[in-house]
Amino acid sequence: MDEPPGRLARKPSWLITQLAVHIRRLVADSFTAAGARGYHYRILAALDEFGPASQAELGRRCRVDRSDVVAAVNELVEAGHVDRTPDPDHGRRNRVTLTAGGAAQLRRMDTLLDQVQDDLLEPLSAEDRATLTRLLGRVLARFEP
Amino acid sequence: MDEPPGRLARKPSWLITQLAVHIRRLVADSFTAAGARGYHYRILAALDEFGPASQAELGRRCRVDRSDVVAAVNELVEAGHVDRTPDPDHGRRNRVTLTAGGAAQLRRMDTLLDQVQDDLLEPLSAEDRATLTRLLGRVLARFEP
DNA sequence: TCCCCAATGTTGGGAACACCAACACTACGC
DNA sequence: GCGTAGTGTTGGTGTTCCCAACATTGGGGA
Repeated sequence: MDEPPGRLARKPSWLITQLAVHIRRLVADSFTAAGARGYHYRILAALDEFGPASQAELGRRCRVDRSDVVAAVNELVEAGHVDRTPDPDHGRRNRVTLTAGGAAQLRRMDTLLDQVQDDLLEPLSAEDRATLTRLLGRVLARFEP
Repeated sequence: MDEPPGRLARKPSWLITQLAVHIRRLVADSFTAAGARGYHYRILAALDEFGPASQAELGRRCRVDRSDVVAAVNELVEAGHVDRTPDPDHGRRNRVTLTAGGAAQLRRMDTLLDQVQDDLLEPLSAEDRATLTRLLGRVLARFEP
């Protein structure tokens, strides 16, 4: 593989965005085998952890735009992983609920995703992995007050 | 800001891809003010560091698909930052050369990008920045043998 | 020498993610 | 009661990354 320009390879922004490209490919390959994509996992995970929620809340929690939540929930309903019902206490709001099939799909995707983490961090020791995770968390926190 | 699911927030893959989103926004905001985008910087940097090159070589060095190099070089030629001439030694190949204006644009973008790095890593000490960069480099190297 | 294969530039298309504007409607606080 | 904020939805955009096909050229092996 040809080497990239040094002024690029040294910048943290390059390292992170390039790494993100490879990660997205790994994750996408795993998920498409399960007939899903990233947005689905985020939404299923939020429903599992916080219980039924409106689409707007899902969007805020998962960092997904309201309009993209619509499409993702459509697909999840289609697959039987989620139910969408009008919120009885609120005329406009929807109530999205995890189904048993959705919980099973979430477990499947979780396994796949854990394999990706191991694959990804393979060159690092357990201590270095923890350090990396901690530092990334501190940098990311700067963007989410 | 609502908190994302914990199973997500703990995964390095999530930290990196989310961080990449914020970084891309920072970089895009800086670059669009200069009338450019990411691909342009990569190509200008490669030309500055390695000298004139074919489009295929630029693509390999900058991790950009051949077909996307075509469009980016078109735009750079349009802006006067780059010259594209047929390679005299090779019928099919092109020879892309950095112009004086392109070198100036590269310096501008370098300044902007350095500001982004500082902005990005602001919460970390100099030592932590070096550690993060080193660990990221080791993980990324796994994907580029 | 001749032929096949690799490389090159180009066109055209697609997927995923992130984002924005507008609309109709509802809930809530002042 | 009324305006404002919140909600779901439609439709569209931009960036990055990736793929397939094509015509053409260069180079290497039979």
